[in-house]
Amino acid sequence: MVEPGSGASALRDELHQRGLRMTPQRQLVLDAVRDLGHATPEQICTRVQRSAPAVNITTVYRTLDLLERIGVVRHTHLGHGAPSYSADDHQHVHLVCHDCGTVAEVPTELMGGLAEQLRAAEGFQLDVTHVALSGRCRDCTETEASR
Amino acid sequence: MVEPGSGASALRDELHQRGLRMTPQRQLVLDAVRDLGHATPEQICTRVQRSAPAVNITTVYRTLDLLERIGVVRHTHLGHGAPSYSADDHQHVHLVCHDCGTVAEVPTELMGGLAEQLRAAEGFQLDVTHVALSGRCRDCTETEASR
DNA sequence: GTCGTTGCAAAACGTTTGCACACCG
DNA sequence: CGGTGTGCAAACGTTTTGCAACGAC
Repeated sequence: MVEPGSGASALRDELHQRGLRMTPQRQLVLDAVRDLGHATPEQICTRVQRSAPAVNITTVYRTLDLLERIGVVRHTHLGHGAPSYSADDHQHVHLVCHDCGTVAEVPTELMGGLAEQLRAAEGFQLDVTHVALSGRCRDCTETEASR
Repeated sequence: MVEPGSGASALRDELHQRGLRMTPQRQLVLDAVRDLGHATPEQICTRVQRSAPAVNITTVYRTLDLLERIGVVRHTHLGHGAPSYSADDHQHVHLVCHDCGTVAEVPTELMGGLAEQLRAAEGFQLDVTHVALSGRCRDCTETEASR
């Protein structure tokens, strides 16, 4: 478990620089995101409510938005359903199996070649972490093949 | 505009082979998907209702599901909001700009190298069309740079 | 004290479900 | 005529909004 409140003054400074305020809720949401690795707003809310039951899910949504704008968290779309939030430094590419739903994580370096191609061919700056790649995982491929 | 009802008997055969029935709604939804290139269920419904106002959005959802199961349409998640449906033969990779929202289409061949790497390294069979890649388009990159 | 932030309730959005009726084969 | 497919209404899960009260600075 990540040390609760670690970087509290860093967050405070980051907020104050932009005329925003430090609140317990903001610290709790950030702690929850770091703790959970990657999680949906709903899961983050549940976690926050373990220590502060009154915190509303609306606040979680608004806080995640804000934390994303100031660059301390990011979110990834894993396909269907709710997006998954994680700390900004927790970067990798997600592989979602559309048969069993498993989510694997691979190093962002794997996308380097593609990113370079897209930049050269289309002038498009790829954000490698925002996408979840979809396909069929090894297990499901083998199961399918043996049928 | 795609010729309305083109491949009507092909669809009929495909359905009958599986014990399913041909209906005007199914033809209209397929025509709409082909016409629109790629569109959300909502947009497809509006298009269908131009010629058949009584068709319900529920039917559009159910029909898109069915057409996808029999392999004549596919859907792509462009990030936020509703998925985008297109004809199965209309395949390419989507690039979504997270600044201006523009969706560009690039040939699937660009993903060949990545698909190969993922197969070799992870045993993961990439479905190149199901994902939309996210990033910043050329226009937004240039605008950003000149600020 | 100011004004950014929160909680609550309600609305918005995209999608699914239950059910009676319609219509394809 | 049997059973699949449809329309309608209502429920659902997720996210956003309006607004009065709260609390950081």
